[in-house]
Formats: sequence, C-alpha cells, structure tokens
Amino acid sequence: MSVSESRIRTTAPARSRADTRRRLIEAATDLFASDGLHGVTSARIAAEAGVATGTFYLHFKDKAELFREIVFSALAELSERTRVAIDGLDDPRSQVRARTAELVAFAEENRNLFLVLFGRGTESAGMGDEVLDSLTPGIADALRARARAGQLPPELHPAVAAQAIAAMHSRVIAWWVEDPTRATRDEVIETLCRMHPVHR
Amino acid sequence: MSVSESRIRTTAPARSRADTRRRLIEAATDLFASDGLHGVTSARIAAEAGVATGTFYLHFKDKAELFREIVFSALAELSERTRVAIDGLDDPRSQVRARTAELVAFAEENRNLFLVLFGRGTESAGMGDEVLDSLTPGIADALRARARAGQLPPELHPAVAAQAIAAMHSRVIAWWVEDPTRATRDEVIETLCRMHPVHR
Amino acid sequence: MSVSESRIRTTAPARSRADTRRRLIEAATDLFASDGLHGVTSARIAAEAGVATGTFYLHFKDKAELFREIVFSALAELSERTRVAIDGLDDPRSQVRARTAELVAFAEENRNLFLVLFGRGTESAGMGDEVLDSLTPGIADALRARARAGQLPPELHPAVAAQAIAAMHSRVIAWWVEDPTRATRDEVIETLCRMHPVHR
Amino acid sequence: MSVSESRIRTTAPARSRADTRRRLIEAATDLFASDGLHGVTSARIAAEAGVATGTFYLHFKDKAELFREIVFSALAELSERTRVAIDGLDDPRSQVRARTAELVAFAEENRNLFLVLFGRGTESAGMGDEVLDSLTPGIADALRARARAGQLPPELHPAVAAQAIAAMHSRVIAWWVEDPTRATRDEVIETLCRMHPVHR
DNA sequence: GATGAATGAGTATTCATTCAT
DNA sequence: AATGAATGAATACTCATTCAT
Repeated sequence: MSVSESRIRTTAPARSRADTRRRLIEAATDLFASDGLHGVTSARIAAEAGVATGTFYLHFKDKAELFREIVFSALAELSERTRVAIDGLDDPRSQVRARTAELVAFAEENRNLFLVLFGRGTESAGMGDEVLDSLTPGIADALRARARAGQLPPELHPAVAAQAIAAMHSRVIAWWVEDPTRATRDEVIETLCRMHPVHR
Repeated sequence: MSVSESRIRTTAPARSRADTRRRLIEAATDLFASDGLHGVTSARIAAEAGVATGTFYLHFKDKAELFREIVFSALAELSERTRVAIDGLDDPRSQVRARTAELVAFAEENRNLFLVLFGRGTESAGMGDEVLDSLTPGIADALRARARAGQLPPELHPAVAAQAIAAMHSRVIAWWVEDPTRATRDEVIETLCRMHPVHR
Repeated sequence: MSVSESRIRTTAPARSRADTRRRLIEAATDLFASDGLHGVTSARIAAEAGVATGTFYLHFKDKAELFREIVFSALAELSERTRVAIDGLDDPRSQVRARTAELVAFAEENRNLFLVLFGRGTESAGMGDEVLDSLTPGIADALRARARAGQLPPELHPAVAAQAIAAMHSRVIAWWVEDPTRATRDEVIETLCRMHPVHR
Repeated sequence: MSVSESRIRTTAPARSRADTRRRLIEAATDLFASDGLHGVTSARIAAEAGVATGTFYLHFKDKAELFREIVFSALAELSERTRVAIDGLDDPRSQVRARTAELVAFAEENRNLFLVLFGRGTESAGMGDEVLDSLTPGIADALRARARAGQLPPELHPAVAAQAIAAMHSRVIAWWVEDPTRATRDEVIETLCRMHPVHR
C-alpha cells in the first residue's frame, strides 16, 4: 500500500490494518490485566482502541483468539529475551541470576502484559495449563542436566521442581509488579535466586 | 419423641435445610473444580444438587457468595489441619515436612476442593489476592523468626520468600492432584521440602 | 368457638385466626401504602405480620385478594362514615362540608389506608376503575337532584362533574396527608368546599 | 448524492437507529396504556416494535427509562401546546376554556399517550409525584395572580386548589377518552370550565 | 392452623457475534 | 477495511404459591 495509493482514496483510511490490530492488542492487554478475560467485553476493547465494534472481528475470530495471541506472543518474546540473556553464560548460577533478572526486567517494562500472563485473579480461559506447560519442560531439562552432573541432589524430582520454580518465579514477580513498593527489585531477584536449587 | 431425642436432632425442616445447603456446596465444589466460576451456572449447580433453581438463592445470595464460602471454609480447615500437624514439633525441618505432608494429604482427600482453591484456570473471582494473602503472612513471620535465629541467610527477603513458598506449594500440589501419575506422593513431598529455605 | 374449647387444646394457638388475619391486613396496608402492590412481596407481608410465609395463603387466595379486601373494606367504612356524617343535614352546602370534613378526618386517622386507596403512585392492580366507579354514581345522583331543583346550572354534566369531584377530593386529600404541612386542615376543607358546584 | 441532500438526511445507520427508537416508543406507549408499566415486558415491547429483545437495551437503559422518556416528552409537548393555545388571550375565562379545549384535543389525538400519563390503573413507577408536581406550580401561580387581582375568594388556598384543578382535568379527561361515549366533548369541556374557580 | 423450605415459571439484562451499509 | 445497529441465546435472580411436617 503505497503513499500515492492512500492519496487517491477519497476517504483516507485513518490508519493501516496493522495499526488497527496493534491498537486492539494494546487496549485488550490493559483491560485484561485489570479486569480479566470475562470482565472485558469485545465492544469495550474496540472502543478503547478507538475502532468500531465490528472491526474487532475483522482482526480476530473471537475474544479467546485475541487472548491466546496476547499470551503466546508474550511468552515467545519472554522466551527469546531470557534465551539471549543467558547466552554465553556457562556458570549455572550466573544463568539463573541472568534469567531471573531478565524476567523481572520484562515484567517491569510490560507490567500489564505480565499480569495477563501470571496475575492473580487472571482467569486464563482454560489456557493456564498451556501457559505454564510451555515453560516447565525447559526448566526440567536443565535440572536433569544439572542432576546428571552431580550438581543437584537426586531427591529433587525434575518435573516437580520445574513446576515449583515456574510457579515461584511467575507468582512472585506478578505479586511484586502489582505493587513494586513491596520490596526492591534486588530483593526480589536475590531471594528468587537463593531459592533456586542450583544456588544451594 | 422424647426430650433427649429432640435435643440431638435438629427440627425436621432445619435438617432438610442444612442438607440441601450441603448438597449445593458439594455439587458446586465439583463443578467449580472442573469448569471454573464462570463456567458454571447457578441453575446447573442446583440441578446437580437435585434441587430447583430457586432453591440456590434460598441458601446463597449469589454464585460469588457460594464460591467465597467454599474457598474460605476450605482454607480454614486447611489451616487447622496444618496447625495440628506441626503441633509439638520443634525442629523447623520437621515442621516443614509435616506441613507439606499434611497439605498433600488434604489435596488427595479433597481433590476438587483443592483445585478450586489453587487449580490453574481457576478464576478466583477477584479473591485470589485474599486467598494467598491469608496464607503468606504466617509464612513470612516464621521465616523472620528463623532469620533472627541465624538459620536463614539475611539475603532472603521474608515477604518475597513467603510468596514464593506459597506459590510453590499450592501450584505444585494442584498440578500433581490434577494427574497423580506425574510423580509419586513422596517425590512431591521430598522435592517441596528440599526447595524450602530451611532445608538448605 | 367457646372459651372452654380453646382451653382443651393441647398446644395453645399463639393467636386466633382472626387476629392473624388482622395482623396480615395491617402489615399489608402499611407496606402497600409506601411501596405499592408490586413493590411488596407476600413473604414480606407475612414477616412484617410476624407469621410464616405459608400462613398468608391460609387467609387469602393471593396477594390481589388481600389488596381487594383492603380496598373495598376501606371504601365500605368510608361510605358508612360519610353517610352518617351527613345524616340529618338538609342543606346541600352543609352536606358537602360535612362529607368533606369526614373524608379528611378519615384520611388523618387512616393515613396509610387512604394512601392505598388514592395515593399517587398507587398501582391499583387494575381496580382503579372499580374504586372510583363505586363512588361516582352516588355523587352524580346527588348532582342530578340538585339540577332538577334548579340549584345547579344545566350546563354541568352530572357524570362528568361527579368524576371531577371524586378526583378532586381523593387526590387533594391524598396529597395533603402525604405531607400535612402543605396546608392546614381547614384550608383543605374550605378550598374543596368552595370548588364544589353547590357552593357557587 | 448532493451536498444539500446529505445535509437534510441523517446517515443511513443513524436514520435506522432513530427509526428503531421511535418504533420502540410507539409500541411501548400503546402497551403501557393498556397494561401498565408492570404488565408489559421489555421483550414484548421489542417484539411489538418488530425488533429483537436486545435491541431494546441498545436504546434505553431499562424499562423505567423508556417510561420516563415517554412521560416527560409527552408532558413537554402538552405544556407547549397549552402555552400556545392561550397565547394572546387576556381574559382569564377564555384562557381556562382554551387550555381545557387544548387538553381535550391532545387527549383525543394521543389517546394512549394520555392514558399512560393520567390513566387510572397507571402505575407511574414512583413518578406520579413528578408528573403532577410539574403541572401544579404553574396553576398555583396563576391562581395567586387572580387572587391578588381580587378575582378569587381569599378562602381558596392556591396550592390546594391547584392540586384540585390538576386532578380534576387529568382524571376527567382520562375517564372520557377511555370511553368517549360517556359524554360529548363539549359537555366535558363545558363542565370542566364551569368547575374552575375563575368561572364562578 | 401454622410453618418455612422448596418450587419453577417468569423477567430483566448482557454480550459475543453478524451483516447491511 | 471499517462501521455500528441489530441479533437472540444465555443467565442470573425473583417471588407467588405449594405442601410435607
């Protein structure tokens, strides 16, 4: 869609399709974070995004699809950021610290997005399983590697510990970004690291 | 109908009322556990309990009140059971182990109830805060006591660690009772204990 | 039902059937006056009367029957009182004044009852017609008699004037008893009399 | 589609919206007149207007809002019509006669609307006060002016008389339009005028 | 007669989704 | 692409009335 093309249109489209989509996603993220999936109507998301109700369905099959999209693209970004953060670090402890710090940074920069993912009161529309399950296998694999290297006690069940770590990180950080005066950023990071098994 | 007889038994209508109430609570617990607060209609709860729709409202102001009642009476029972479980134990590690074992036992005996409390996908109707916040202060206090006794590293922020412990226990056990083949009971208990700070 | 009869009953009825009925009527009158027929539930009437919900239906077929009973027994009493009030008075003006004064006295003594009959906002449950129609024929007859006696201008249509007089008296007095500071009793009576055709 | 054309016509959807709204108001007026506020369901109004149930709530917050809208816009029109009718008339008697005639004409032309406003059996949903109170102050003021001019006996309390006049006109005309064979239009007008204080 | 728990039809209201413009 | 009015199924909640005790 060239500039000249948009020029000849008699009624200039106020914004591009991609822009409209982005605006819908942003509006929905904010609303989901504060009111939950069921607490928000598609009409309200559209209004908040400055578009008509029907436009919503030009971009998303339904409300659940938008929710899924927000959640999984956030998870993808989060994964990528933490992957980059630990890139090149060999020491397990350094990796854990870097990953935790990156998680906290992400949460600070994308407060509402993080609350949609892990906030308390978030009704995950039946996708809570998918969300956490997409995180834990990687953690479990890492723990198994450590265990094989003799760096973890054999009594620690990898899958169980992975659930524990995922729960701990997600809930603690969600609790903290909800009200950052509850602790300093460093206290959050330090405490989470020390509770991680590799830090024993 | 002797005097002693009338002493022990409630009046006929009263017995019926209490019975109806209990049936509603049980039906609702099962349904909430599988479909969440919003996934269940008051009519369905009533039907499942074998009573008419209107009867629901004879016992509860609305669906949220029933949900609150289920959640908080479960929490109260859980609190009492864990309190009793650690009674008389002086060693911090023994306390942690006893508490964890009791939590797991409760979850096994009250699978659906536990899933309502801590299940993933549970939309706690804006009471997630209340639920976990009713648990964490006690944990934080215990941690502070340990820290003063020099049994915990000072870098561990009590409130943060309390959130982490609560999250870890509740989510891991909920994940496990959802499908108990995921690990053995002992693996769950052992892993949770070893991740607890006092077990370092 | 003799005294001895009520003596032999093993469980003394807390109150007589007639008493229960009276209590229901009184409670209903007060509630209807303030909240209207639809604004009051049969359960609330029973509770206010200090009896169980089911007792209501032991005395009245349904809510409408109770309403009708209240309305028509009030009308009967009102008719009788005004009949007595003008008894022996020959002068038309004296009769009008006596009737008006009696109406005002009745309204003062039975505020809520009067409001049920004529209050604004009273939803008469489809019996507004019956109520006023039970009053107007008498008024119309009296007007016709006066007209024949040449005491009223022939341009005054008796049935129309009767409606006007009934409306005027009922609404004005209802308006006044709603808040008696709006005028003095004498001002109400005097004004109503002067607006009556026989007072020209 | 010329500019002038687009000036006069509303946009297509807007026209449709206004049309739907009008249809709802008309359907509701007829239904309220015959069955009263409580006797009519929002679904029935919608069906009678030829739209879906939900459409009702696109135009009105609830049934009461629609009722209020009907009542107060009718009152506004009535006020304006009677204001115009007496415009330029100086003689009090002529004013009274013109106003009464206009009221009767309005009632004939808007039978159902008039019955909603003043019909017997109309449960005005707690707005009876507002309706009549919006009419009486003007009447009372006019009476006070006459009284100061010595055209009315001082015994006539203006506020009381205003209530009486409003009640008399509204009820008599409602009674008449309910069944116009009860009297001729002229008999109604003549009788009401003669009962008005300025006609003495 | 009285009780009060239970009934279930009835109603208001919401909201995801569609579709003519 | 966008609009926004319309749809109508879904649901929470009420309350007149019944009936077993």
